Amino acid sequence: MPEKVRVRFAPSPTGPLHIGGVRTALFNYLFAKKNGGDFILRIEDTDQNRYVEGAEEYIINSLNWCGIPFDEGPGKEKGFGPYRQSERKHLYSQYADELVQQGKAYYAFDTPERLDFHRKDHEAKGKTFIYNWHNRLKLDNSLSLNEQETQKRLDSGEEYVIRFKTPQDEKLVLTDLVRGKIEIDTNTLDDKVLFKSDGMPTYHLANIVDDHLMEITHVIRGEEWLPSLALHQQLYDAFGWRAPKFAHLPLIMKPVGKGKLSKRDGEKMGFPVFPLSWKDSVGYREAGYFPEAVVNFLALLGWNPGTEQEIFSLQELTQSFTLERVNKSGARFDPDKTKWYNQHYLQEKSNEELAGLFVKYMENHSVDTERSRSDEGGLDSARPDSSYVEKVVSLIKERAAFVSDFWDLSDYFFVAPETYDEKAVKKQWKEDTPTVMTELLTVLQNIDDFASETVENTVKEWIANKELSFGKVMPPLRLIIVGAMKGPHLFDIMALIGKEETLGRLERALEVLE
RNA sequence: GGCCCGUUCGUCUAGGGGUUAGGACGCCAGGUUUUCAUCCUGGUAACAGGGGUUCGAUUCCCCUACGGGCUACCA
Repeated sequence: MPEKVRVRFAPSPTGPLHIGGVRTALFNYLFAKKNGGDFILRIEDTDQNRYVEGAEEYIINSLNWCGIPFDEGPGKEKGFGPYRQSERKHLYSQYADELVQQGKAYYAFDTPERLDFHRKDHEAKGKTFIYNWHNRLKLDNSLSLNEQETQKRLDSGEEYVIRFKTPQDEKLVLTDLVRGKIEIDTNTLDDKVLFKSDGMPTYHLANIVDDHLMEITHVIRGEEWLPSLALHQQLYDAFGWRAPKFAHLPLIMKPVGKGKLSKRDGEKMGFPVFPLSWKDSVGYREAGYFPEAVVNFLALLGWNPGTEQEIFSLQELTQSFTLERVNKSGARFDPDKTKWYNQHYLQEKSNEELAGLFVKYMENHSVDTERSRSDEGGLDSARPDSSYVEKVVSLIKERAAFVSDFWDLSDYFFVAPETYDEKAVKKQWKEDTPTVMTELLTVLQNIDDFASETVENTVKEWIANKELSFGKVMPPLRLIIVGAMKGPHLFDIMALIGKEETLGRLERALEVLE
């Protein structure tokens, strides 16, 4: 029996999770579920300086909102915890020490200031400072110092880091599940710090120790980690551990311009880059996107099923997903397509659910339904009952991409128009229109059953008998009822707002428009 | 600068030694709706360039260009 697939999403709690991180989590989740494995959340908080309050909670809330919950992680202990690296602090030093004892790593005493000087100095000469085989003996470390001196410094409490002693003259052949073979000359690598002077491991050490201890089988992460693959592979080799398989995901790029997607792009172009709101940045949830839509478009960014299917539920994704079909090149983010996905998923929602969301939206935005002329026997003012809203939604939802579009598409169902679109008035309100509308008013008054079809038949009959044209009647009537030349089937609107309201709007228009 | 990864319509992408290079978003046009939107139909538009290999290359190889990432005691 093959070993159980275990993958992890390992974000740093340095701020809100951005959409690229969500996609990485999603691909991990899909891969795990496709292969009957577990999806683990590990919080990589080894850098205390960058820790941001609330970020971890944000990450968890985001994953839950997207519908991609983790099987193991903070609060879901399954024997591999703790799942925060800060709580695993005591684990790491022994591994760093082990490497030093084996001569695969060494103590380095160079101060940050000194290293910074070297870097600046090299830069000024047009060169790059790399801490590795070619200069490590000239620097301040346990390789250049003799044993007694090293021990003396250690004993005196001098600050030090532990660096990996990168093997020399080796050609590494690495395998990435999406990119294939990658060859690296170890002489171009630098001696990365594994253990910091503050007693915490660096990402590199903590990452591979934890992946090993947590029995991670596949590491699926962003392409920005590809340069670290060589180091990580060498670390596994140095410990004598079997390395997991690696897959590096293409990055998500700006919609326009150069570089990867950033928070600024969203602000500039008016689309969210975070799943949930964070401070003054609006999230996908708050912008009215459905999680299904977000998950769907994210999945198709850098992956495709090889068929022409574009609409996928999470379940369908878990069935179709394979790492082999992940793309190699970065994908530009397309806000238009995201919107299209949302429109699609909105259409699939029931009127009942949408009505509920719409009512909530109106409450939150204190939509101005007070204008309603209820005291004149019109609509029932600010709190229309839910079946009424449901009917409204059924008529207008097909032209909306977001629940937040609903109000602008349906305000005339709740309040009578106060003004009439000027251009439309000019075009549709002819000299004889008042006469025609006055007559229509009488016709409508005599209809008892104000159902859409009844009204329509009656009006049509009247038009035919009077030898009027539709063009003389319908456009001005729409203007009166709606206030503009827009909206669903007019008789549906009239039936829904009711006879009294319809007549009221006619009377008022005849006064105002004359 | 160095190292690594990449490059098919504007965007997301399918395809793959011989194809009218397919789909979706966007955009445009027509139809439906005597409104607007939806919807339907159609259209626009791509293999970065140069060398090879080959009967044949967009597909395989090399180079260049361009794009991207990394280059911290950050992840």
